[in-house]
Amino acid sequence: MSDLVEFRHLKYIVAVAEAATITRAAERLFLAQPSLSKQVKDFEDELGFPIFIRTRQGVRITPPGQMIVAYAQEALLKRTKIIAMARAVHRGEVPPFRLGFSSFINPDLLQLFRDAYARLFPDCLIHLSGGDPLHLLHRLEEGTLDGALFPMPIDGQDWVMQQVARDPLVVCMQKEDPLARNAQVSLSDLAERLTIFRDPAVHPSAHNRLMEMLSQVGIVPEVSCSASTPVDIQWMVRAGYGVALIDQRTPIDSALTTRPIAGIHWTADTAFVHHNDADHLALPLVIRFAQEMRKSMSGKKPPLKDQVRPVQLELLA
Amino acid sequence: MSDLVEFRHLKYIVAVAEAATITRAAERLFLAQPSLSKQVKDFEDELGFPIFIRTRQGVRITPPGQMIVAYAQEALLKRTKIIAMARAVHRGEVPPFRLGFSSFINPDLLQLFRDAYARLFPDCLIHLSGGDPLHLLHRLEEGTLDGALFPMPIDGQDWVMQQVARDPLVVCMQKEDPLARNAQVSLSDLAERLTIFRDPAVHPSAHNRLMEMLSQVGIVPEVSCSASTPVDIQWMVRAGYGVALIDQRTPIDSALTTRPIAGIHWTADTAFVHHNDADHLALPLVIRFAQEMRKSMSGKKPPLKDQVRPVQLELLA
DNA sequence: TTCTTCCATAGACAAAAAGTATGGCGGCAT
DNA sequence: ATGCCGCCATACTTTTTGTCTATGGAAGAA
Repeated sequence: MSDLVEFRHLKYIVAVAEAATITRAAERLFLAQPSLSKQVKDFEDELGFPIFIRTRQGVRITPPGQMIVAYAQEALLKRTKIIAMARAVHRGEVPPFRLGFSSFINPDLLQLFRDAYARLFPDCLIHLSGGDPLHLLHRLEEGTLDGALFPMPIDGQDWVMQQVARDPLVVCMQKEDPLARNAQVSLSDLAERLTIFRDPAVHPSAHNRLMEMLSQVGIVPEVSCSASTPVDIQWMVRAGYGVALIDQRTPIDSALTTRPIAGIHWTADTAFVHHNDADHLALPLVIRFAQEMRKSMSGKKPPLKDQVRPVQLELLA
Repeated sequence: MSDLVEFRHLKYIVAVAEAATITRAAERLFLAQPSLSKQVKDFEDELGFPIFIRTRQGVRITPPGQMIVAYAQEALLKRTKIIAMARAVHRGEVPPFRLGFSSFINPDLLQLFRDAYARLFPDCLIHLSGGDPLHLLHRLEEGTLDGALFPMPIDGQDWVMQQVARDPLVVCMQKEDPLARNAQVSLSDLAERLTIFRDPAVHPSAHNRLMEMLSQVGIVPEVSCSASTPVDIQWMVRAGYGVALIDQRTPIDSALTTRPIAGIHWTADTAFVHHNDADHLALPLVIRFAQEMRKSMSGKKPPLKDQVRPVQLELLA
């Protein structure tokens, strides 16, 4: 099919497209004009359509030819780039990727990220730093982190972000809680019992958004307890201070359980974020991997049923 | 540099990586084993590092080799894909791209999109449909649109979206308005005069978001006038009904002017959206183009860098 | 040991890329 | 006009290189 198309051909047509005549392109490539003519012609024969229209003054590009030339430019750049990166990996010149993460993100996600990184950059290290989003953003800004995973939304214009996960937001309660008898929690029950929150100072924009969502369904909760990690939140739930909203895929304490909210489909969204000016060698591939994560995530929508998954993640290997 | 690396090499190393022995890979490729051995070796010499470690049982891949193999697989797929697309363009088999857009998006953006499409798919048509986001989303869902441009945030889980623009939100007023005498509008002045809004029914999530941002700075506006297009909004401003918030890059009536809000950096964000299941031939390239748009946008960001953090319209509601 | 299964090397051959020579065709200046 | 120049195509030769066959070595299995 297209097995006769080689990088050589791509290089040639890019040169021809730039030089606008085959003769001049041949000079630029240190090639005899008939050699180049033939290569271009062979390429066109293989494709099944002309890339260039020959005129007396030189060549003019055809519409599908334009697509091919654009592709060729990109493919050539990418080839040299990947090879340079692989050489750097071989020489052990890839600095550790410094990844920040909020303790509120799903640990599976962090694991997924690490696995993918190990696959893309074998034998290259990841340095993990936990922390609250405001602090992590600051570190991204000052360049002491290369990227971070944390809950959306994220304020600011200097960030490039890529959503990588979306999980239902569910109510976390004691297993013996009367609410746990039903498959779902009603809004009115939630309104009455919801008292435990993530510390607003830890991630103000996410807190505000949650408050907004609650107020839209007529709940103006009393924020009587706030915690800076999911573990602390669960401790408070266990200690009987009330119920809390958590990401469905948070690993939870064995004495606790979760229930969805009736008629509501709120979600906890996670993004991979890096600074506009960040330039870690691995970043381009990491970003593309984050896009894959988003795609695979949107493919399999989580079924809205609660499950207890007491998984403990080993943070540093 | 890497000019000796050809698609042939990529194909070979992918086969070797899959077969785990050079001998079996050679069979699969209908090639003699020494031929394949030599090609792999030549490739490795060119790269400067081994892709495979030879053992008696076959070959094992090296860390940088893994990167190269992963790249090779992708590059080979992409080559055939692009060629197939270009052939389709040549045969005139590309159906028109049905693009929806909200009248509230910046017209430059639509033009940019159309220009890019014309560049990527020369001689291929775009069918444009204006409308309100709820209606456009419905059409995306039923498959009568291939993609759409409209203001964020966007509700729902079935969408793939890509932010493509971010512009400051400014106050639109008559040129003779007393507020126009100052370079900026104070929040208290805004609170008093802001009465004209986009019709909430046109894009409820965006309206709610705006209301939330306003309430965060202590403004609970009276929505006395609503309009379904920027033109109608400007007509109301001109007719003296009050002031309105608009995208800074909206083309405005000659009798009107705009002013930023003091200490506030709200933005109007635009996204390119398509359905999870959409599969227009051009979509992959269009999506990549949308990513470019985002990058170029974040490159020339407005030079605002003071104490008040700009509020981002969240990526996903 | 002996057989098998890998991979590497060497030399012959064939395919294909690059080079040289030449011709046609249409502008352009004389 | 007419002759010159620039551009591309074709025909044929040379050089490069990809592929083949034959063969050897090394390590695990019988």
